Amino acid sequence: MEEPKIPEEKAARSLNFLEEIIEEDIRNGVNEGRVHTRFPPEPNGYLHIGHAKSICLNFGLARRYNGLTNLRFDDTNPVKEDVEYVDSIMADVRWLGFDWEDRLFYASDYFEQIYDYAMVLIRKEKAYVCDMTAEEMSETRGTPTRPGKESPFRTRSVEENIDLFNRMRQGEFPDGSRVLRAKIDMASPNMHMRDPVLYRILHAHHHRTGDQWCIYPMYDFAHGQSDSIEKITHSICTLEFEVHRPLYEWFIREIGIYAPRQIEFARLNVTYTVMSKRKLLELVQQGYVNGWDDPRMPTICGLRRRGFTPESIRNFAETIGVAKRDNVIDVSLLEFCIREDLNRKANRLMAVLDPVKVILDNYPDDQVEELESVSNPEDESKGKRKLPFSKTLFIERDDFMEDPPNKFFRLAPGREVRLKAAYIIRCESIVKDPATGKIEEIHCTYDPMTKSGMPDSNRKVKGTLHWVSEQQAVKVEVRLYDRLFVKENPDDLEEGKTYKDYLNPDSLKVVTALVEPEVRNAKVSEKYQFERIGYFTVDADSTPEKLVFNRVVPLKDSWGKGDKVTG
RNA sequence: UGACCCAUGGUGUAACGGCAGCACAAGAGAUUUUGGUUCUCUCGGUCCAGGUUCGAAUCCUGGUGGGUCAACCA
Repeated sequence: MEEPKIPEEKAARSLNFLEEIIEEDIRNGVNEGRVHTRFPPEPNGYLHIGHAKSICLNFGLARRYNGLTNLRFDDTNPVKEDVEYVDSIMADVRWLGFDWEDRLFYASDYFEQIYDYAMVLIRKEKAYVCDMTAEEMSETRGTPTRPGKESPFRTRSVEENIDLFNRMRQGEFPDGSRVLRAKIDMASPNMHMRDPVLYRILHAHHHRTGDQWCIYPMYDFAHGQSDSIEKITHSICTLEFEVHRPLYEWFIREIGIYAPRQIEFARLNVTYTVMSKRKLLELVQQGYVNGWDDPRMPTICGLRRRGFTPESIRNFAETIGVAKRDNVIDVSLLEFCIREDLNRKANRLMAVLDPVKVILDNYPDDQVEELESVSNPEDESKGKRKLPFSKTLFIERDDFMEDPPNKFFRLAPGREVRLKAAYIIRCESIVKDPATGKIEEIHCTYDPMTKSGMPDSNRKVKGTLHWVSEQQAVKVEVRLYDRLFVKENPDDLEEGKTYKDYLNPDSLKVVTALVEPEVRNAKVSEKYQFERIGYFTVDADSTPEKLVFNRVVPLKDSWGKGDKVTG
């Protein structure tokens, strides 16, 4: 995969608000003009397209301003985290084309340091051990409109707090019996400032620190300090952390350490899908999809398996821009980005998804001709491929109509069409199954003088069809994927419904297609355009006996709307 | 019923007090051995009310609408 690069029009393009802030900081000599970002996922799930936006932002900004980007796992909650997720996240970031070089970090690397920070606060009488239960704490926290009540343990002495906190670490107390809290302001209009929990007791095995700890810092007490430790200059995060910023700044100030600048942006939403980790997990666990990398999932691994390229996703991230207002991106923009990329990269193949037999009555019975067609009209360097042609062919069932409307450019009784890279044929008669009325055979005559390349082949005909020769056609499995939900915003619920009520029952259709023999050279993950149908990629489920193709996206179709395939 | 954030075509995103532009989508046409691609064109927008100013999408005030915040989650 090629390296991501700043678009050439970089200089011409106007700046987004993050770039403006960073450029102003550089101008003002903040951090000596240094730019250092980080991508800080929690390893408790798979990355999705929304994370891709954040990844592209963080790595893209650093690249643009000659800075660095760290990959840091915010692994402060051992009960939810796992190395499985660590591995998949690293693979996804790399696949997207980004490199954190030797700067792979974990918040758990800083546990000792963070513990020391807690001690600093205790000594300054800015933190205390609280023995209230979770319920009591919840009751005394107040509401956004009413102040909370101070904990009776708030006035413990520094000595007692140090002793208790140390004993928490030594494992003397059971889970949930005590916490360390910051002493800030129970009446603050910002709920996060109402003596938030800093440490909780959790006798849990951590994927990296093992059983070394039985107390773990809360995300809020680890995230900002981790950024500080790594000397991050610009901490880019999503909008919901805006209200946490005063708390992070309070910690940094009270502890007295380097202060990164946090900037929040609006998270990505895409039509016809859901983005929350909880819902994605539910779809996987309850079997609505076949795993995290199901090609219908908005996960990075799902998109990869679906056949999206890193370039197309990066370009998507660039195109959607970034701002602070809530947004829902039309999935058609994502589709545009992958078509644009695959149009110039994917070799063409003729594949018939819903075949109907065509017999050329005037073609020699046993003759097989070898024709040629360009592999990719957008890229001559891809050369040509061989195509066998014979008396009995298959075309797409809906490329024929017995009684067509005016604007139908394809085959119909008495009408002529071109067979791509072959001959012009005319429909003479049809044979139907007497019982069902289904068309079984379309009898045509071909014009030998119209072979591709011959002068007569330039004759004007309305339509050009794709086709395969019966004898040489290769059967493959084709998985036709469509949007996972039928509703633009599955979270916009009607009375008594859940987002799962809007699942698209036709999001996957499996058909057997007939493909030209060239398909035998197809390798897993390669992308092809099935001419006149769409872009497809070879799925890892393929075996030497049977290739499996996933439809990435259909071609734009200004004739039929939506799916051409009804099989 | 508090604090904070946000508001530009259908969807995104620009315009930094001086002609509201770009992309996707939608529609029309040209080209085409893919009803693809490419090219041309069209449709369509500053939430409302005041104020400041020669001039406001932009600054101020007040509304309205949307979002976020009350895990020992992140």
